[in-house]
Amino acid sequence: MCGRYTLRHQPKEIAERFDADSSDELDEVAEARYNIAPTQLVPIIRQLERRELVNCKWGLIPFWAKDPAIGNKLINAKSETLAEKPSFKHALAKRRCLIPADGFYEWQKKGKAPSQPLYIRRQDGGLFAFAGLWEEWKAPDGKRIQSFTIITTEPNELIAQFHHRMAVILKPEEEAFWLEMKNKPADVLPLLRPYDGNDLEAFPVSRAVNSPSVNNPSLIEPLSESALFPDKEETA
DNA sequence: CCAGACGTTGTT
DNA sequence: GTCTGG
DNA sequence: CCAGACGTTGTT
DNA sequence: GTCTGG
Repeated sequence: MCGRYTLRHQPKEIAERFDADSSDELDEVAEARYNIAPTQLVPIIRQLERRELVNCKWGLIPFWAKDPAIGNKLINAKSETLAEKPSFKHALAKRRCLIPADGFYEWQKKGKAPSQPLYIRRQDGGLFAFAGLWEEWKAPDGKRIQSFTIITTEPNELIAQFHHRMAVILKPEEEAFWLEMKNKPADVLPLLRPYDGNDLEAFPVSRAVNSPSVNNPSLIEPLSESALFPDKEETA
């Protein structure tokens, strides 16, 4: 699944890549993120009148929730069932979004031993988008919280080597269709499938990433003597 | 009808 | 063991 | 996802 | 808000 990811690109680069409007406020905060964890504010792409980059809290709080803490549990939405779940149904129809990322982490269980974190990214290090849903929750005092969740599916060949779920990565040519709310849930659900591109790579990294408070470039350095997991055989 | 839940992952 | 917080 | 707390009373 | 369970 996806419980941590990275976003090293600048907001302006992200807005340009996804053809979205940004804001001065967002552009000012431009520190690279090597360890994005649930509950944190991160920029996402949504499309109302305009396509825009906005900060949003990771962990979807349904608009009807009494206690916003429910968002801590809704960091992922299972693609196979989200169309029937009360927590996601409304968002699937009205509030689909893209979550820009340039890599993510998975933890490989090793029996009793501590799990080994791995970093997965495009071989070119470029931006991509997870498929997601967002919501707006209104607190009793009127304060509004915008939050999101990342959709998961079965793993592709690469991820299956060490995990049995993965986040949905959309192909660039699918992004506009996902964001267009005129498209019905039944029409967009087929996009929620394992990533079938062959441009990802995965490798073990330091367990320093385990602690959500750590954020530095060393988190995505391959462990020395560690093996790479290419998606396909080397292409020369 | 009303009351109460509303989720995923992983592990056993 | 289970829940909350980042 | 992992890390860290998990409680009450009373006092500062 | 909407679904499930009693």
